[in-house]
Amino acid sequence: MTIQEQILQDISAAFSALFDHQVEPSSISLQPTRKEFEGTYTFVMFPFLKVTKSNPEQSGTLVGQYLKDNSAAVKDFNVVKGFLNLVVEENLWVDVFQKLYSKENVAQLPSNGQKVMVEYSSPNTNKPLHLGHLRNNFLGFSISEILAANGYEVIKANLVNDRGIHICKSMVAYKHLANGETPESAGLKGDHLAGKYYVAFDREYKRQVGELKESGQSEEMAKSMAPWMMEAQEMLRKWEAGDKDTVDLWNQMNQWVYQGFNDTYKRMGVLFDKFYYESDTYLLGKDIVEEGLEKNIFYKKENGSVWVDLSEEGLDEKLVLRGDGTSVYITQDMGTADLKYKDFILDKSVYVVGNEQDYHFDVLFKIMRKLGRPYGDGLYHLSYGMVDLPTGKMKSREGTVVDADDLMQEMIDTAEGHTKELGKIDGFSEEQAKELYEILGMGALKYFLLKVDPKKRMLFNPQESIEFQGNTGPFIQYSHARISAILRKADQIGVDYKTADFSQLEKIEPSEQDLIIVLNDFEKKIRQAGEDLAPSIIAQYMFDLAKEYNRFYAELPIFNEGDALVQSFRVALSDQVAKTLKAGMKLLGVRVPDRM
RNA sequence: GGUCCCGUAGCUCAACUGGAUAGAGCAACUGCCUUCUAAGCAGUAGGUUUCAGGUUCGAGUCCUGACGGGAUCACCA
Repeated sequence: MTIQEQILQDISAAFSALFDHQVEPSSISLQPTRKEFEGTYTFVMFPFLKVTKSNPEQSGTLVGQYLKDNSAAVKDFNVVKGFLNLVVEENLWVDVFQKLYSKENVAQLPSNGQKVMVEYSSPNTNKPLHLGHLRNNFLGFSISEILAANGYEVIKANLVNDRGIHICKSMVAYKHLANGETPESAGLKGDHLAGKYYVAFDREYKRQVGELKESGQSEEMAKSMAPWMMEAQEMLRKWEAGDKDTVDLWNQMNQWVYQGFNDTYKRMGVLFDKFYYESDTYLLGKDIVEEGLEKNIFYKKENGSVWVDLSEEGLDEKLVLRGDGTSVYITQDMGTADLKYKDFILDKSVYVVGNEQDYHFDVLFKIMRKLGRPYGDGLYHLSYGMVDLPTGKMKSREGTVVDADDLMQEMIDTAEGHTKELGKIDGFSEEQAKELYEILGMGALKYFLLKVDPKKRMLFNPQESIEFQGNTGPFIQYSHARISAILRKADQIGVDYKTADFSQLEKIEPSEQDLIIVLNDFEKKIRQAGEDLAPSIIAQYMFDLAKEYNRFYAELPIFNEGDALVQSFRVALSDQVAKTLKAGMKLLGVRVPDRM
């Protein structure tokens, strides 16, 4: 039982003893006491004034006195207005610490026997990844780690959009302009090569549309009869018909793109357990349309198109199959949902997709529930906000995108610059130094993108956004490196901290107690991050912990401390903070260095 | 136009899901390296939480309306 649970139980007992009133311990809660008041936990009396039949101060005093007399956890109390502040017995914090410190793995909750799929990344294969994809990938990877820490078995999936008109556009431009260019001959990553031709297509297409409009065509006509657009449409038809030349070129270009993506994913540090390809799944879902018709959940219009009426659920009517019998986006999404379930028998399924598709997923999930899918209630859309630039929204065609590869390299270069400026690479080999820059640069970038509530849109200012001081990845990494230095020294001079018994400690300092309280919150934060699908909760916690540790570090001596038990306690406390920082940052996909 | 998100210090973000005098970082200013890493610590300054009502012991948080920003509403993906 935790201290909080203990106190809640005692409060419940207080209510029955003092007021003859039953309060379920699980129905009440404590909140941390604000810094300006004395105490650790605060119990709010206001909701219970009807029961206590007296004013807030008197009620609080009665309950406080009862707890002081009868609760093993409560040492003292004070009442400010209706707030009952409780001071916890100091030595209990040492027990709490001992328990935490003895844990094998600080960030792993027991298995809950459930399986969850996290689908993220899901790129188009016609252009390289950009800043928006970075947020997606970091979120997807991090939430996978967090769910695994919460006891789920996690399958990380990537649904690659490898077919469709946009890929054909790159292919058309390539055919016309490339002269057999390859990534090697062009000196470009494969995904950047494909992107180059996608941009080239757009430029030529716009020129053609302009020309047609000048010759008197309407905008709409010009757009659909531009030669390259017609060619792209034709190429899509050929691809679907399995035309060999088309499929060969498609394969060739996709292979190049995948090689490029692999490099990018590697540097990002993200992984996948399962790849789905739309070229395999785009025809799925038609059987579900049939099923929906049979169950009278869908209906057919005169022209043969199939619809679902979601007006009872507060949405509109929605098309699920075209009049000519071909699929729309949601048709294959229905099919893929079934496929995922069939492949893994999932309890939950998380889709990491930007919030511009909120409506789409609302519709998809409601349909699957209407169809009575067993996994229907386990579907979640982790809907994240766009990343804006100071100039506004990123637009690939206007060249205002921040390229993922460029940005990552820039971060690493900046990390190198900072590190050298601070003269912190004495004793590092060339290899180690490079590794460090990678850890720091990527840490700064990931932390920056993950510390913000995923639901909210966020601003990225290339000039100013990525700092190395304050609430940043490197700040937390630095705290870890400092502790590592302490542990190295402790081991070297033979401080016994791993197995020492701290129950004989006379007293602990306020900053030690505060640190234990924060350490003790880790499990709660892991739970909350898992429930809310929000890595930002972990990021925020990492900052709080590092901040608290740095205060402790500045206030209290370790190796100059005369009392051997106090000294080893402080080393152990540092050790536990390091473990927690390392484990927490791992949940964000960020590595921490031992020296920096 | 309908629907859905968002609006907190100059800037970027928090606020334990309705609790006390709204907190951090950056930028500005003041201290602290002869002690374990100053990418740090301590402090000063910065707010009518867009505005107007309402609900209640209590509202940044819930409700209504206005203003401002964004997304979405294709037989596109």
